[in-house]
Amino acid sequence: MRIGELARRTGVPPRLLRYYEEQDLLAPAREDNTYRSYGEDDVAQVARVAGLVRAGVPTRLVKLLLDLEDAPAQEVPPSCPRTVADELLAQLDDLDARIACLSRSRRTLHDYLVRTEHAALLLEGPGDRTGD
DNA sequence: ATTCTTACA
DNA sequence: TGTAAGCA
Repeated sequence: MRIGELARRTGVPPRLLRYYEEQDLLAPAREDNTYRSYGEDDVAQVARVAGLVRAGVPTRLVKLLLDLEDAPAQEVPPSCPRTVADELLAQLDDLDARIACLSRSRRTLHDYLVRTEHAALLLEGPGDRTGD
């Protein structure tokens, strides 16, 4: 599919889709006419990227995350410079802080809803399961 | 009509 | 990110 269809199916505008590509978050093939050609896999890929970005994860980290997840067969040499490790450690702490903050908010809302007459709604699946 | 690249705000 | 120009 071309960029227009992917944009329609993911809700991510073409402009941003090209930006993701620029950040090496996407690597669509090209048609003879130079138009970008995306595969079905990219729909999920974009959903993941958009989900992470929406969650406030820096695109820099998003790329690392995607690389790691897309290459599980890399059980060879997990190695990196100390400086990189330090930065990753900082990002780990940052994620923990976000999770704690979001978890608290999630629980507040959840507990509130349970007390209302709409508690039954919580038993059903929450809205969109697009990927995040 | 759609997409592409480059570039400015 | 949005928008615009000039192509294919």
